[in-house]
Amino acid sequence: MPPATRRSPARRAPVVRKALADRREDLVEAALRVLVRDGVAAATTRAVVAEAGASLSAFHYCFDSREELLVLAAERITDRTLDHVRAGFSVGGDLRAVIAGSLTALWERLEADPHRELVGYELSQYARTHPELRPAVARLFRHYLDVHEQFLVESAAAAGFTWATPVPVLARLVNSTLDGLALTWLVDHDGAAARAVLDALADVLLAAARPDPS
Amino acid sequence: MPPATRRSPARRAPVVRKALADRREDLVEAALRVLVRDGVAAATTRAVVAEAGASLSAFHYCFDSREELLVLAAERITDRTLDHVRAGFSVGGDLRAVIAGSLTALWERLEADPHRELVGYELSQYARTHPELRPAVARLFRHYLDVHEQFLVESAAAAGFTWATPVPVLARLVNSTLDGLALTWLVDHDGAAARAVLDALADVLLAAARPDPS
DNA sequence: GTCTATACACCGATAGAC
DNA sequence: GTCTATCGGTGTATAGAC
Repeated sequence: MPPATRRSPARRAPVVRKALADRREDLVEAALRVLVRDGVAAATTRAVVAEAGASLSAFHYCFDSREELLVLAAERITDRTLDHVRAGFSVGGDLRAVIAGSLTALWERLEADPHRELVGYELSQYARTHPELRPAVARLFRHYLDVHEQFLVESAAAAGFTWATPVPVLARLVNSTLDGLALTWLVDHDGAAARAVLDALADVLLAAARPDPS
Repeated sequence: MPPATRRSPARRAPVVRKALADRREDLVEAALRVLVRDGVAAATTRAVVAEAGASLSAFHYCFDSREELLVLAAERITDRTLDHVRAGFSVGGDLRAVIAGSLTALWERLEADPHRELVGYELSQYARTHPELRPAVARLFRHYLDVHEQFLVESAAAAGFTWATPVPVLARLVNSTLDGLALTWLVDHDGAAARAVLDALADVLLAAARPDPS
């Protein structure tokens, strides 16, 4: 072996030193990818650091525990939900077209990437045995209801209608039906059946709308 | 130490030798209790045998793997669902009363013991990463839809009505809404909001019914 | 046929060198 | 700030005594 004038450090995988905030960001994003791809149970600290290209000790340098990371991931899902849902709002045409178009857009997003939406359900069940996650999950679910309420109010106003049934009730009906359809679709993958239900739901909503007296 | 004429066997916990079929039955029932009480992730082989008062090796003598036990548990849940749901069917009164009464009965059962129903959802998500469970979960979900279809057909016939919307669509709407409401209720425990949605759902169903021409 | 004991993998988290 | 190495615990599954 040739004598090295300077000790050869036996080059390993190039490890980048990062500021704590950057590292945290990397890990949260990696966690989201693992959560969506493999589920909550598979989102172990080891799996997340592997996804992020970091070391196990880097993880515990950034976070106190795996739960802390999951909370941050849940909050990020909440933050992004608004954009996802609002992007599906259609605005033109009559009320029936607006409602049906928005429900269809939401559903298509869900069918295209079901696991992204299902992570929320999985986290809600995980929270049953991990109370630290409950506030974050509660915010996530509340947020969905808020967004649906907002959609109902805006679409009715734009079309010159008023809701005869309380908007919170309608919002929860829409939210529940979408959740339930998604859950069942994940098992039977019967997209046609789901769309038929959504079409019926659009009729239901339309029946609850009254033209403005103006 | 007094010399024992007959070797003292140093009494341990009394261990009962059981026939294989009995042992399997014990373990399945124990698994169901653990699943409902603590969730799928907590239903480890160790937890199940502790619940059943059996040994770890007894478990692997009865079953090839934990997955095999979970499949049997899922099938037992399916078998029992029929009775649970049918017990909630109300039969007297007009169609509105029958529908609202049945939905309320289903919901009260769910609120009284939410985890029993939620195990099904948990298993469906567990099946995402454990394909062996998919057939059993598919049967479970199909069974729920069948029972709701049956309820719709029977209640309409008893009241002298016909459904203007295809029964499979209505059944999936009812099933999805109940699933979604349960999921959300588990997070926010807002029973009043859930009941308001169920009331609206009863109106929806009633609007889809037409009196028989006879 | 049922037990005790154990193998082996992976988990979250930490210690201490650099 | 990142590393290697390891701890203590728990998971599924098996080997071998009785």
